[in-house]
Amino acid sequence: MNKNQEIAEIFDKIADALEFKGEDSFRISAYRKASRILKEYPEDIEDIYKKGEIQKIPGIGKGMAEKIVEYLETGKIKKYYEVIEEIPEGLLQLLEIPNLGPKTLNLVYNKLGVKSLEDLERVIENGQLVKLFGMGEKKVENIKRGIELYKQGKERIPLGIALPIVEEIINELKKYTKKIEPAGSLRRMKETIGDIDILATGENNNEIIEKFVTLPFVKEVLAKGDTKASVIVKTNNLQVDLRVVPPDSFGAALQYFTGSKAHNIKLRGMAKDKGLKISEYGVFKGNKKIAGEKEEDIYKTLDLIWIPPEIREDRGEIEAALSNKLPSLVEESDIKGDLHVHSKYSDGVETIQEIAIKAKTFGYDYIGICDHSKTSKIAGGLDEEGLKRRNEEIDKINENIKEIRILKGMEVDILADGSLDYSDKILEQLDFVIASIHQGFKKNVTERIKKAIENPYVDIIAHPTGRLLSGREGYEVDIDEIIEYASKYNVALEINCYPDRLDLNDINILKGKAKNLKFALGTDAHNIGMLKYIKFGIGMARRGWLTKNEILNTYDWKEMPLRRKR
DNA sequence: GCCGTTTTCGGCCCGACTGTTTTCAGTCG
Repeated sequence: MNKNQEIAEIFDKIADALEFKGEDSFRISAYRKASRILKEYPEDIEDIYKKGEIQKIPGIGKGMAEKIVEYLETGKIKKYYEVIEEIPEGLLQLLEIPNLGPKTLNLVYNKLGVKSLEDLERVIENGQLVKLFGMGEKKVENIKRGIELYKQGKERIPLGIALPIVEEIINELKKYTKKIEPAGSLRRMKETIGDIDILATGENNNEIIEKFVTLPFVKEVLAKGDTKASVIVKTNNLQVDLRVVPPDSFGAALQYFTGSKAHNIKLRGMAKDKGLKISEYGVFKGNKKIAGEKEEDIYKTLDLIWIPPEIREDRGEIEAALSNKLPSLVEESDIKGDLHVHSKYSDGVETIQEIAIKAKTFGYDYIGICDHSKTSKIAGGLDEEGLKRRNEEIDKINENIKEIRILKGMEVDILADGSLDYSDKILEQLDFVIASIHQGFKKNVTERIKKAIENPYVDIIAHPTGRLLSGREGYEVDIDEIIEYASKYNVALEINCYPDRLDLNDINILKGKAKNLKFALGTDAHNIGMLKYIKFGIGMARRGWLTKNEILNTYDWKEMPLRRKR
């Protein structure tokens, strides 16, 4: 964990404590905001500190800057110890229980001495909680359900799992609605999704809501009103919220429910300065509605051009839109080929010919076949002889299929000493080379990747951090150093599109962009059904503000700015 | 706690739903 993360977590804990104490909510949100800024900040806060520019970061003022400096110099923040004094350890963790907020937690602590989850469960069982002023049967019941959800541990799920669920729901509800679209972090293509937000408009609100809460895969209905309903679906215990709005508010609602929260708060502040009010129903001047049907009109009322959902994170996009400096983000139609696909020669399912035929349906000009190299025995890695046979087959297919070019790539293992799995003589015969770590995740990874980057035949480093969203932490690697080094040697870093990887992710892409790094999109497909994962990588690239020129796959093969041309 | 040529003080996004209130507080997003 780097310093940015460490400080962010302390700020979050301070916010929890202040909330528990019932202190000024604006001060609390200042801590939350500072925490978010630090977590997402593309540079190491220590470097900013050395430049003396901490307070230049918007959202970080004098107070926060002092605390950050205090942490960097002493490893502690006094304020933190002040605010958690007298609060029993572990108590604030209970704030994660749904339906149990700071007010109620404070109440049960002060009136009933609840200090832990066990205490809380006890006062529910023995009837003490329900007797407290402001409590009641239903509130207690809700907290009880909250405890159940808390124990199940509701984790964010990968975008790749959430998207099919959303598509299924939308498909079911389509016939009852005029318009229905996903919003929230899913529309922003965030790598993981907490809740799913869906927005609809139609003739009969009640019917839409009713159909929604009675869908066969709904497990539990959490809330149901005239305009909104929340349910838990059977898959992954995911919460899905549906909002139904009038047609002339659809754009405003889409904008509002797409978020992010920080992006919206800033927009609303700007609206206020102009004497306007934004809500999910529209933009209002006094009582008069001046926008609402179309999303871009919401932005127009603030003198902004429409901002793509993927970058609505309050990371400078509003300022960029104001000065007309929004980048023209890469589009799906810019992509001319996939640069990381496995064939039957190693651990892929289909033949090269089959892959080529499928790739054509994506409108690709080329496809990069990258099988595993010999050390990856489990993955059917190819020895020199096998590689030769594969390359000969590619040559043959290229003669027969003219509409798409098959590129001879390989995903070559970086060995324990940083050398590659094939000799330079072998590497030279390939169209391009991807190098990657597949073993020794904790052994000198940074140095090994740097050595691979130094090899003149390496064009791309695959899944540079090795993290898996399903749980694996990733290699022990200094990604900042790799970005710096790759940029220096003109080696591209991969944006691996596989839903469990999405590696590099948005934050690391932003870091790379700042260093003029080049990127390569690769699905890492092991069967042709996975070629569609390219859209997740594009989502990640867009979240990282990338334009097409920064991505190898948008170039014609002959013009592709690979490290060197062969 | 942050921020600012309409403010260095006094603002700070806005609304739905729920349950407990008899006009509103708490939680959530």
